[in-house]
Amino acid sequence: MELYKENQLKIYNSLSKTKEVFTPITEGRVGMYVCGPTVYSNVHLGNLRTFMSFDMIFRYLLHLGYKVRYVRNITDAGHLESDADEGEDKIAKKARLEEIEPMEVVQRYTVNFHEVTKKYNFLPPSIEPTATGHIVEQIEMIKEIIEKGLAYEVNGSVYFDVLKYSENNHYGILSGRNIEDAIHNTRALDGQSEKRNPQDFALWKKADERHIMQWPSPWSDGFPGWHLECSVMSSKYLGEQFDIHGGGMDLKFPHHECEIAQSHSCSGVQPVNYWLHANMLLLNGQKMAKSTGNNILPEEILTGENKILSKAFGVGVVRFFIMQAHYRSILDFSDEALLASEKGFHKLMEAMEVLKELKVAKTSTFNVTDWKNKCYQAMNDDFNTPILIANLFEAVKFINQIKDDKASITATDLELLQNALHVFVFDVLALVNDAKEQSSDKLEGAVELLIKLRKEARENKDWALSDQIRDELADIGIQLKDGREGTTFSVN
RNA sequence: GACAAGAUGGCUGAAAGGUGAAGGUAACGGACUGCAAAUCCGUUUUUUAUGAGUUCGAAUCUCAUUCUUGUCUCCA
Repeated sequence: MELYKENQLKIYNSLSKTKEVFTPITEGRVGMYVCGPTVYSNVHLGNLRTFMSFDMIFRYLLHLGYKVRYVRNITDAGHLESDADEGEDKIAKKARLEEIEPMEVVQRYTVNFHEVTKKYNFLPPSIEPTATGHIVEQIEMIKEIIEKGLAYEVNGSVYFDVLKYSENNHYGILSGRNIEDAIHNTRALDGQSEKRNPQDFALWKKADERHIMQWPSPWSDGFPGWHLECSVMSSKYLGEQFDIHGGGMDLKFPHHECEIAQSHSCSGVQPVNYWLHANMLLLNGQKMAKSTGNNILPEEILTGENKILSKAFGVGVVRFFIMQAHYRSILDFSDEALLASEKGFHKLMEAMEVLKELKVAKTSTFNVTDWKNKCYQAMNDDFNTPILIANLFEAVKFINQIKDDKASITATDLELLQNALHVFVFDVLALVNDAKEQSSDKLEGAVELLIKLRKEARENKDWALSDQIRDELADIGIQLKDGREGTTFSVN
């Protein structure tokens, strides 16, 4: 029997602002759309946190036995710069500055994005569509919205008529914004804009001659508005109504609000059942953003090449650090916090190694079944990974106690424990034991030899030599650990 | 100015009315050890930004104040 049948998953829905029992439209199947990166620069750690949160959610849904179609787009066109109506396409602007082709920029940063997600042990999405690959569909959707009377053309550009839409629909349903108030406050000032109303947003923008990225359309040679691509691609691959739509908190308004308006205009139904928003990662108390320069790149953490870091950190440490906070909470990034996570992460990984060689007994002094249920309860409660991790450390303590003969476990329980830990640590949280990967048979042989030499030195009470071996190994990141059964080592 | 989220111990971060406020990290003491580290045991904030209120009972609900973050708008 599939696990989802015995686990009642609850998800916090941004639309209703409450935790709701998750019931997919089609039993056993989940359609999930997540707003992907805009590929005009390298993804920073803040971007990565959002995608990592949804990677974890994707993984847990898969673990529960759902067949998931996970669509995460690549925005490679149409992202209007800032909030300025006369803004140019972000991709095109970067291209002009660097004097290269727009698609070259797109290619470079798409490759970078894929490299980073691979390094950080992300599962690839089922479909990764691009905006430029769906210009035809976007034009079709604009036509449809115009036909419904909810968009209008001015000088070759097409705008969504928010006022008209809100006559019969609730614009602001997701973000909690009140459109009447907004219009009231801004009615006095009109002028240079060609829009009927300041709240209207572009579906199609006419491009000027210097604008490199442009496509023909019935209205002008131009490019699509940013919000349109997600409406088009989600409905194309997941249908007019689908289960989960995710993205960063900062996309709630206007992006997701506009998306709902566009999709709803065409289909007449609410496009998404569960809206999920991952919270921001803060650096120096500020949102990380490429536009302000307040950011750190995922690659820089792995090499330590950033002024706020005291050293390099592994992929597993970063994932662990991020998973220690709930995805809906703001998370503060700092060197100190990462150092603390590293210690905890190594402790967990050590226990995973110890787990492989535990001796079994006739009785268990720990209720493994109860413990496992607690882990599932944590995940079923809106993917509460911090609680899950707290539970994992309960198991770590137990494992170490067994090693010290202060606790015992039966063969059946041991298997249960091993399987459950493997699922949560490696399948769901997708932690990577970096240290273990750095180690090799040859290294192991060499260190074992040094351990043997040190043992002889200690037997001869040659403390100087034994400490030299220990300390110099420690300097290069190999830690010796003297236990009752002899000396073992770990690579940090 | 509007809307939204939040303010928890040295750091990080859970817990959404019910006895001792999770977990990681840090610090201190003990066991172990030649000494450390690792591991195990114990201790550390009488307390949840501040001030009121509701309640038999609040970190959790209400109000006010201060501050932080995000988004929008306006101005430039």
